[in-house]
Amino acid sequence: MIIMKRTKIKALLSTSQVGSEVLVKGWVRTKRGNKNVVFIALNDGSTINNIQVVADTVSFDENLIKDITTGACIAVSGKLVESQGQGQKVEINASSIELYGKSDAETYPLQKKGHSMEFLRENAHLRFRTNTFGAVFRIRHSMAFAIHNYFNDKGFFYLHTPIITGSDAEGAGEMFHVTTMDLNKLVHKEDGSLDFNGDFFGKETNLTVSGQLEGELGALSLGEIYTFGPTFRAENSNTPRHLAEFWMIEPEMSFYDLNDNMDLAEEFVKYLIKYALENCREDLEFLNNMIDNKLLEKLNFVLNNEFVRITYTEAVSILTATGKKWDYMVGWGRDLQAEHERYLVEEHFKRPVILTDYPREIKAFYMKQNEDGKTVRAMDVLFPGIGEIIGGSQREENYEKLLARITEMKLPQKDLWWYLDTRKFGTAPHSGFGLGFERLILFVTGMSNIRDVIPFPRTPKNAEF
RNA sequence: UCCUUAGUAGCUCAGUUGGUUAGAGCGACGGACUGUUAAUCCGUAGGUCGUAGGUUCGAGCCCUACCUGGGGAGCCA
Repeated sequence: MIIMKRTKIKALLSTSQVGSEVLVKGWVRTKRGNKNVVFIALNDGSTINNIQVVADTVSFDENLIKDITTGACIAVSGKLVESQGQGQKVEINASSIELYGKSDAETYPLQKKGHSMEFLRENAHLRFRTNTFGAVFRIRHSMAFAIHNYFNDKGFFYLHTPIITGSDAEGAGEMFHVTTMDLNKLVHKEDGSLDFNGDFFGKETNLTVSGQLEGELGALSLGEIYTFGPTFRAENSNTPRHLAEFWMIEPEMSFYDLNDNMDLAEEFVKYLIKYALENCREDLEFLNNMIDNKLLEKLNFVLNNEFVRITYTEAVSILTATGKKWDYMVGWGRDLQAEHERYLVEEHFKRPVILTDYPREIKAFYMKQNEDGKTVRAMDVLFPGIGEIIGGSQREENYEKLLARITEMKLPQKDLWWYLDTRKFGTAPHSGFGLGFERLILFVTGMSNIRDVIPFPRTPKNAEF
């Protein structure tokens, strides 16, 4: 047997090696043919495209051919030749086929024809083998890579903030407890509350809902940092835009004001979209054909148009002026609802919108207070179809103002001593934002349910796999 | 968590005002076909109708509760 090096299908299809002997390995997508010749569509995950393997039945054992079913894994060596048929330029004339793993056709869940997203979600361990999910997860990888590239090129440092946190002050949502205590033998204090003294950390701990506060600590000495890691929210949210475990990117920058922050957010998102268009072309074209035929148009549109920037107050005026009847009232001081945001983005401006300067009452304690005493320097980036993709703000750098806000909102000041210290010792104006990674992937892939852009989604009542 | 909608073959669905033995397409399996492209053609097998109760002479269909999925809302990224 000839020892040959394996070639990935992506490389095989993109370079002209016609006439040479090659070895490919992959999983069978389809097999068809007659008693003289069989055609095998083989995919190895390196690209959305398959290589066609042609095998003369006389040259191969009948049982081997029989075992080459959808889902089976094989290694094929043979000559790469120009295809005699339509549909592909090149194909492999197989000289030998080794069967690595059979795939019983009667019990293998995936078939050649299309499946519903719901069915594939229940088979998340196998859905990578479909064209759609192969494309989605290759793009997801490319976006993660591009994020590191972007920040690295700009001199930002990748900061690893803790996943287990002893702070629950951020208030971004319900948290998952982390404990090693025996849940059947919990110890209570005299006042009835749980006694964490015997727990692993000797105090109550949770999974993080955001790395922002720790990120600020890094920014206020390293200058510009970003986090990129998993975050957890124990909210009972059942929507196509929420996960209990999701990935978030949170840049935090010293000496950035809100405008710098908006500039960065816009440039960042556009960089990622451009990267996808330039590096994931075939996968995007597939998704454009099969999932959302406006996808490429949408991506190019966002890339080539400036985001609209208006204040919350201006947005309320626009919404009021429409005279429309809303399910939820519009009024200064009320938070904007999905229907309002959607109207602004999808009907009024027809492009991404950045809303700024929200009323302080509806925003977090750490946002910088404006001189009007009513608003804070917050920004939300709203995208068509998915709503809020980025939320950020200039942070309050003034110790007294920050402390006053913490007291006012009845937050546990003693748990935030380390955060407050940064405002006591060499405080600096700074800003940052959070980008939901899966929401970005939703937009870039055109997929409609967030459970289909993360390999193993965690949602209420679902932690399979 | 609320509203809404659905759960019938491996998959996607049909199933009439409650009435004999629950159907189709695809897939699988068997066969035919000298180059296919989600191949085509002929044939075969495959179902405790989401779960538990109830109404009825009789329930896939009506009632109650629960479970699970989809869509919308809230919370947010």
